[in-house]
Amino acid sequence: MSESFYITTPIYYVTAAPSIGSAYTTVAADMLNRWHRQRGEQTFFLTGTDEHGQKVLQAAEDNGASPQEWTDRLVATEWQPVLEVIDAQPDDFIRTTQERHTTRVQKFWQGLFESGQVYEGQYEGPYCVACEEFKLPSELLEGGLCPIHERPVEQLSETNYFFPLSQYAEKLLALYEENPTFVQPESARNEVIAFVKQGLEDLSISRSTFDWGISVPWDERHVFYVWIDALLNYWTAAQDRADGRAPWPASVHLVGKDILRFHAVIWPAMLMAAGVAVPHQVFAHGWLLVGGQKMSKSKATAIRPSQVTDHFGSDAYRYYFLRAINFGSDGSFSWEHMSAVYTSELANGYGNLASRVTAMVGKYFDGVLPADEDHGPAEDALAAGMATAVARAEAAIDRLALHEAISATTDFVALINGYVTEQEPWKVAKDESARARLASILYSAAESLRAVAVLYNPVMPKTSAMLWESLGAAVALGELGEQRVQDAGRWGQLPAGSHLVKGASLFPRLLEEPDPVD
RNA sequence: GGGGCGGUAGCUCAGUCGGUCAGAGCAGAGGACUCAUAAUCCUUGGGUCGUGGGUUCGAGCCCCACCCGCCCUACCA
Repeated sequence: MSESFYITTPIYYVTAAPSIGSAYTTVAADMLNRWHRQRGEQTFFLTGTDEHGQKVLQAAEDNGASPQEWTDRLVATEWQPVLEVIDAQPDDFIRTTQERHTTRVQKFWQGLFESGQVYEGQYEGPYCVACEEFKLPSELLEGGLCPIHERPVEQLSETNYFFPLSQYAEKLLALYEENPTFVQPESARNEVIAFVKQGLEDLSISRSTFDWGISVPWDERHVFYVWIDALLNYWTAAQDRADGRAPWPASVHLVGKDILRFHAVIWPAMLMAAGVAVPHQVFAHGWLLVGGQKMSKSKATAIRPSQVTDHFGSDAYRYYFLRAINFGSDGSFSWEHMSAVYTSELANGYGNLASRVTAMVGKYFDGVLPADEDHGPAEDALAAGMATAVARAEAAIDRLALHEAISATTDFVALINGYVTEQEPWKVAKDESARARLASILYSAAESLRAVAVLYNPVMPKTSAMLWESLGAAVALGELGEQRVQDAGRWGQLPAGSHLVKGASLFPRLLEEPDPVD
């Protein structure tokens, strides 16, 4: 039986180019997806762009383009290319302007409309005549002035269609109660529960003051409110599987904590209304802080992923963000910290270990991996460490503790380095009578690296492939991607006789470079 | 105002059920070694665990108040 795993990122709002903040979510989803895939599960990883709504319309106008031209351009030149920059491989990329989406959104809501779960009502809110748009109560200046024109706003109402969200409070609370991991981490769950307990208001799902959106099928004067359209992407894309087996419900929706409420409250309520299964989990990760400030697309603090990958490479990029930051909490990014982690853990720790082991197999055994002829207590300890690393990582992945899953392997790398240093193979090599001992030491180090390559593959696919190649592992074991991660801790898989080659450095030491981010 | 989450060594952070919990990594200092990317390994950590009270035989860990930071407070995404 093959488990199935369906993971999503939010669909990104295309008002600007991607920053390391949005790429953070994508990289996390990609790692999880690769991990589950390497467990042999049937996986589906979806990302995409959210292209409707007033802000996009505004951004397009500001840039002298039609909204469709604007989103086409931004998606083609920024949002899709960034996937390659960070080495993410989604199975599908949905755009909310695609017909496959718009028609399904219409169908979904038409169904709710016909079953009496949409009603016509009055939306009332502060409206600025000069702006010709409704304002958010929270954005008004003191005294109820429009923040742009600094003049009083009017209370205006328009006829909209509503979704009776207020009727779902009890059902949602029951959902959170029965399924404690529906919203994670705990802090996010607490916040959502507290919010819903206050009671919910019905949700206006249509707009008639602008037309950049999906038209409401039973009343063409309206377009759907952008969230109502956007959330459905997870469901509409799932209907597209070629084999006709929709991967539903989603296993995990990864979201930033700012959009938690939409995913943990409105989204499941919509699905309940339609009689569609709700997702298994909504997981809210934290912010990337730069200089103690939340990074924002619109501010100068926005760092583009390519600025980082140009220097460190995509593997180090993925490693840094997923290992150095506790997934679920806010985390600080700084160029200095990233440099420190790169040098210490990747270049000096991992990369150097691969170099010294493959170099010694080359030097003492002409590159042919010897057999584990004299296996002793030190090797038993190493093998135990390997099994522990796998068990720790597997357990961490199930809790979405990505940082911990990676740390398990990083700790194992340190253990291997310690093993090699303590066994002193370079000294053992000088004693012709200790040949069997030397063989076991180098075999054990190489075999350990085999597991490291497998465990790091979901995080750092490029260098893991380099290591796999360097270990000559493909000949006997097959492709790296086919190695089952849950089986990686079984000792003795890399066969004696494998041809090891000391390849290029996995993580070359980098020259000091001024911080381009300043 | 209401709600959520944080405030632990120079830096980034762990601390599950209250009792070796005062920790890890990095940085710094000393030493060992030379296979390796001047890498590795070992040794080295007196910081009022935001402040003030309280509960307890005993509290970063529970309770109260206060200070500081971030987020949410609904139709921006």
